[in-house]
Amino acid sequence: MVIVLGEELGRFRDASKALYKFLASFTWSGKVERLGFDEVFMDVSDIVDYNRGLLNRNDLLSSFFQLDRKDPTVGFAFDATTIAGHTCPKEFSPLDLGNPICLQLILGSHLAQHLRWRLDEEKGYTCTVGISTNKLLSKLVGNLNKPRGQTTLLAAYSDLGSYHGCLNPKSSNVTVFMDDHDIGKVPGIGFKMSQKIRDYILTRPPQFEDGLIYGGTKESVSVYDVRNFPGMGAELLEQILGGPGSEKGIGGKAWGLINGQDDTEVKEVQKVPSQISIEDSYIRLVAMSQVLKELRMLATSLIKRMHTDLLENVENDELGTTSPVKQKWIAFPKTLRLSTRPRPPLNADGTRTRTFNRISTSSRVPQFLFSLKEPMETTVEKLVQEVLIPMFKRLHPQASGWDLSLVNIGVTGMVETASENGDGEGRDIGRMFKRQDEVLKQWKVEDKNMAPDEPAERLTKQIGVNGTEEDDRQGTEPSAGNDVSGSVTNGSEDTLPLTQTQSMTEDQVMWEDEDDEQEVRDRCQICGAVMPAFAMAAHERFHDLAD
DNA sequence: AAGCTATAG
DNA sequence: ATTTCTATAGCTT
Repeated sequence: MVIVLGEELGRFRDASKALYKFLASFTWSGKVERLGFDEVFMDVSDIVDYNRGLLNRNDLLSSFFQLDRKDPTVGFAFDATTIAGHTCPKEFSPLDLGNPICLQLILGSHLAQHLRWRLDEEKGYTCTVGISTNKLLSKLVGNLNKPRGQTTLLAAYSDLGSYHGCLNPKSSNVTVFMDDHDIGKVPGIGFKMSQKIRDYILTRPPQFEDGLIYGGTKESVSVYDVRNFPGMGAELLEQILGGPGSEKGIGGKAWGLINGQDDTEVKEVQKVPSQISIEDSYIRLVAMSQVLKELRMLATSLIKRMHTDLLENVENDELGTTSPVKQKWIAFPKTLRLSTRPRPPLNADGTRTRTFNRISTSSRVPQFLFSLKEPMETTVEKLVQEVLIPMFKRLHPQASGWDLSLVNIGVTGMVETASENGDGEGRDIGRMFKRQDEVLKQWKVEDKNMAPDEPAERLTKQIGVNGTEEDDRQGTEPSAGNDVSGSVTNGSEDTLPLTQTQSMTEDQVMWEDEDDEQEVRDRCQICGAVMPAFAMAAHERFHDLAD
């Protein structure tokens, strides 16, 4: 068995983006929201409603779904009297084709089927889809019929409970659907909230007469249990979940989720991420020399990621000249963040309390990070020496005494450059440009006119009232063009060496040693295999077991 | 703006 | 089943 530490997410990320773009190309509204690498929400209300208007009531069986508002020939034929794919519930009374929402769901199911087919045909990927009237329900119903299936949640509308023979809205199909789920499975109710809700429900006296038997006999709490708990509602949930630090109106929000209600919008396509961060975890990280090395690696990865995610080819084909591909930044992050997760000291009894708490500090992103002509190692070294090390010392004033289980660096506060940021109709573009001019002033220095190196400074310093710390730098460096061909590679994880598992000897735990240490390798006495020293213990256990 | 928590894949 | 590496949103200071 080959055990690989670390992973190469570059190709996964690329595939994710390609499929996302493909799906986004089908929407009219641009409302396509990515959730992680392999999920996406699509708001297709406009397409569905347009096609609902196109339906011929007298000939629903041979309907045509138009994918292009302008071109009536682009689309597919379908039967508008049936739902495509699976339904939830499986069995149901005849569909009410006179009901607008019912028709929306029918149309949505056929669009989903078409998209799945196209995705498979053109991109070679299969997927599972959930179709419903909001993000919450579509995500939950999308968990059914995996893999390669699609499920439409029927009667996902509150005022039509009677349609399915349920006069009591408290037992509409949506409620029945929600009731089955564990409280913690509801999207938006995570570990902390479900814990609080469970604690509350389970510590109350058991209600035998309602079939709610708690207090040792039952440990899982379903949506049904919560929803039917005496006095349960937005107010009680506010009491259970509210308090300092928690989201305001959390009670109402949670109550909505429990009842299958979710009015949050599907976000519009995002051209640039709001944050890029790189982190690595460590078994033992106690020496400044190691930190230096890790910061260099993380910084290298971060800059590469900034190049792949924030750089765009600019085609200068005015005269048809095939000049080398130039690149420009489509967004500038304002803030650089360094955060760590210190390993807590041992308890009195020798055990270790595990915490995942992080501490962080941030500062302004230095100009030279956007340089496209300097070799990357130069930029990395400058970043580490002039910015990250000072930040690290701020975060860990103790020269030693820390052991970090994680280090993270990232850039946030993206300011998109003008022209191409997918601005919709509803925005005041003139105002936007003015505002961007304002915000971008600090970066007006161009690459050929790069600001001299500056020491790392706290952001707060630069917004002082007296204005004396205001940046007003003059560029000094000569121009050398912006060509970076070759300097941009994709993926960031592909360069991460496996230094984190090395343990340090006493004299390695020095401060500014420039040790170019080789990985310590050992040869197995039994089979002769060569491996890093840290792997030997596990390897010996392998022989023990094999004998 | 900065630091942190919660949630998610 | 658990841990790692990202990402986003929202609160407090």
